[in-house]
Amino acid sequence: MYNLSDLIEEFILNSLGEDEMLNLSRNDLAQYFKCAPSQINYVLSTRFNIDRGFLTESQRGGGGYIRITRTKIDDSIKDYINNKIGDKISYKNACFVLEDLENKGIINQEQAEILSIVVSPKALSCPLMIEDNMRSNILKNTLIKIVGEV
Amino acid sequence: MYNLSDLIEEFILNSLGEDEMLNLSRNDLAQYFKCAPSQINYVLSTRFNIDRGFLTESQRGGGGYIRITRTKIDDSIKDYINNKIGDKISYKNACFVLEDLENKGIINQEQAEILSIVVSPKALSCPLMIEDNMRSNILKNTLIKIVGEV
DNA sequence: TAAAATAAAGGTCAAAGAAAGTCAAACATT
DNA sequence: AATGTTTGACTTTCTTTGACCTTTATTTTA
Repeated sequence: MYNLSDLIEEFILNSLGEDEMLNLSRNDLAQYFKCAPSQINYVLSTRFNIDRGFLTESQRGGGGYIRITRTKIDDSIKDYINNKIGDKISYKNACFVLEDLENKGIINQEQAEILSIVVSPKALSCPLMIEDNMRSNILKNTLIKIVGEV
Repeated sequence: MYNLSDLIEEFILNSLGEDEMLNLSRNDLAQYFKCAPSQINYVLSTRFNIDRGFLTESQRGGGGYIRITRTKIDDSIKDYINNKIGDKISYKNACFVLEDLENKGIINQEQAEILSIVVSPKALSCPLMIEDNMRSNILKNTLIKIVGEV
């Protein structure tokens, strides 16, 4: 007993095959499955999200599309990153984390370097109240994305 | 899954090649692509604008033309960056600026890629009110540090 | 030959069209 | 009851088209 979302998921996975990337039209797909276009968005957000190792981009207007890309996200690394960086993190600790990830070969030297500049108080230049929080968000999101890009 | 504007953009980029400058006729181009002449203006303003590192000039009347020129960095890189990124910048324009800087060899591909992730709405995840402002600060500060000019 | 008319560009702007996104309510399953 | 799915009305973004405008060059005319 499959529901529609599962069927659509399967269809997309099949279309993707072994490929890295797939372009599709939301309207066409919705028409094919005789469902509301927004159902496609539901499938994308529940099945093709970053947690499941996918990335989606899109373009509106004439010639619009939805693009699904596979990312290679290793759960253990992701957990590691999330655990090391809490909801807030100081500049110093951020640098330690970056150094650690570099030593472990998870990111390269250049990546560590740029990110340490990005999360410096000077670059962030935001109210102290939210600085550690901003830093954490930027670092986590960026790291997870660049680690997943193979 | 095509869009005319992208095709025209590609055609122009091809015609430009590695050159600094290209002259073309709006009417001829429109005829070639079987579209309204104003479509060419649309392509120019969305794809060959300052953010993307181009300048367009034109002349009306008999023998009129449209001239597309790659912008050059005449003063300092720092000024160039500061001028291109105002107090606020949208994610899209930020990506264009990064692409331009990469094309001009000021930053490398990896730097462009990481920074485009850093300034994405997801990574910044801050109130919409201040998002464009945050983005501008982070981008300018980081870029200026990276290019290392005094 | 200078002014006037005409032709040959390119510019502007707004409306129509073509996607995709959002969000909440209704419905279904567990 | 809580969670997951489906639907549809409304929104936003991007592209395409066309009618009308302005500028410049060339030709014609007084």
